[in-house]
Amino acid sequence: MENNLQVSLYKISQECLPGLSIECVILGYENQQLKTLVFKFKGELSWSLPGGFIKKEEDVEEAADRIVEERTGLKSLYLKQFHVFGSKNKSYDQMGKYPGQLDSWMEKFGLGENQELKDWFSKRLVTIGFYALVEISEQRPEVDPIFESCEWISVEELPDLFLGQNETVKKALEHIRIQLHYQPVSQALLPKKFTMSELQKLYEILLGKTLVRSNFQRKMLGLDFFIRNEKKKTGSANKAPFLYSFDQEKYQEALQQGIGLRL
Amino acid sequence: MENNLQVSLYKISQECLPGLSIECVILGYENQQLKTLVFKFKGELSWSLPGGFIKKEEDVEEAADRIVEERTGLKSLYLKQFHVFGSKNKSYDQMGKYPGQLDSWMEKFGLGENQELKDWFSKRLVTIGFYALVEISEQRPEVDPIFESCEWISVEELPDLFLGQNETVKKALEHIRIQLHYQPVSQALLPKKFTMSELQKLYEILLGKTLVRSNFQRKMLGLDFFIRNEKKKTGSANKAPFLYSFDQEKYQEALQQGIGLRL
DNA sequence: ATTTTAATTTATCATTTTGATACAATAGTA
DNA sequence: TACTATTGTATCAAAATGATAAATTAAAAT
Repeated sequence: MENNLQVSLYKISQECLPGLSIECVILGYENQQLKTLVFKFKGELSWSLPGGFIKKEEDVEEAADRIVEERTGLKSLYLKQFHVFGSKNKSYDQMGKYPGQLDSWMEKFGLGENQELKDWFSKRLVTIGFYALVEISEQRPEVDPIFESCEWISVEELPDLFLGQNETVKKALEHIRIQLHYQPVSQALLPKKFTMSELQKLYEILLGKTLVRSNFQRKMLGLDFFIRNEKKKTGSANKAPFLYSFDQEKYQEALQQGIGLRL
Repeated sequence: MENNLQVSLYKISQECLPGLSIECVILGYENQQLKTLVFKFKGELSWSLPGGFIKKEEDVEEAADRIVEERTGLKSLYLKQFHVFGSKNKSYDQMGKYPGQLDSWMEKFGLGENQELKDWFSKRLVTIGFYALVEISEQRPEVDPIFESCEWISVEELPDLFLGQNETVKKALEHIRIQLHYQPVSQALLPKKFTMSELQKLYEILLGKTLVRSNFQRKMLGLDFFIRNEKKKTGSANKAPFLYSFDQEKYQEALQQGIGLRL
């Protein structure tokens, strides 16, 4: 295993651009909570966002797609770059809860003497942040061999992440909240069919405030890109809500125009 | 001169992160046109945005400030990063109108044999784009020694820029137009005191559409962060308009909240 | 079968905002 | 003193919004 790791790290150091990394905040919505996908390092207590390096002959956007797929098995996410984290202090060695982490890792995995590898991975990191919104129940993340496990954790309850990635998550959320007012990206977070209540709850969580139900519904349906489907019989003692889906054509058209939502 | 250039390029290759560059779109507003500051290379026909590299021990944001100051003499601009350009094809050698440009340059400046330099500068470039908004009349750009001259050119009439930077400008404008709806950044582009007509004209140019005068004025003044100053006597045969300025305190407060402008 | 419950959908209405237009004010000119 | 061009303000119908109430209806309880 250590040997595999060594090979894989060596390959990265040969094939990828040094000092420039990608971190992905994959957000999902479940049990009325906004969650992000984080990974636990083998034999460590610390958690990390899925991330990686850009190959020398690969567009940055391609790299983000590949990295997410390698780490999580998730394909065709709509990844959007949102910020460059360029602090001079960011590196595997200096940041996070465990300074000097790199050394102990290298030793642990029997890479202690490989100075070339160590040099490559101890460089200062400039990081490009991407985010994606996914519907959790539809996604079955697979765990990359370098990690032990992965978990969807509520953004409110994230532990301290590797490399100061809590800031990455925070910044991604800021971006999404602003974005929401002129490009309602909600489609990505919801199942294909959903009720207005579910949509409203999502907005409330993203915006961090409660909305009046009847007015929310009026505004949303007024946007005129929802299709009303059959009712959803929930099994509870109340009127069954309609299921809605996005009218792709109208939705895309509206996005082009820009949607001025006042919520 | 060639020697100076060689020293300066050598210094860059020693001190800076390889393969990661910054480009700055400095926008100003003059004669009812949105203009951007571009530079002409010594002895070349081609134009370039001010740009440069990030020092190994410098935050990316610091680097942007420094680069703008070195190239233009302009200080304390509010530079905002807006996009990473990560095409695998971007490099001094491969992009733009003049492929193979690097070789001819190196030779021209007597750097032909310096393989180390050549290697450094022929790397693939990932570029972080920044923009700033300035009031042209208040700014006196100075020209960096590596350039021959600089000029404010209307974004509508830009020539082909170095390294495909026309895309950089285009993307910056897209960002600003969206930004304008929730963060009226207009302050930066206008003189301290301005008339409502001037403000309106600026909005019309940024948004690319005409607006109804009376309604525009009503909305703007309704935002409640303008101070009405003395009148501006223009010398023309008509009612003299009031001059307005930003109430800094209220303006900043409003920016924090986020401004939902429907125009 | 009928009533009750709880959530959804639709309706109502006063208030605010918007778009379009008209009108009034005024610095300079003729 | 009247005229011109532009600015500042007012007006008003239409649309959007916020707050609340009423009607609807699956499922459960009686």
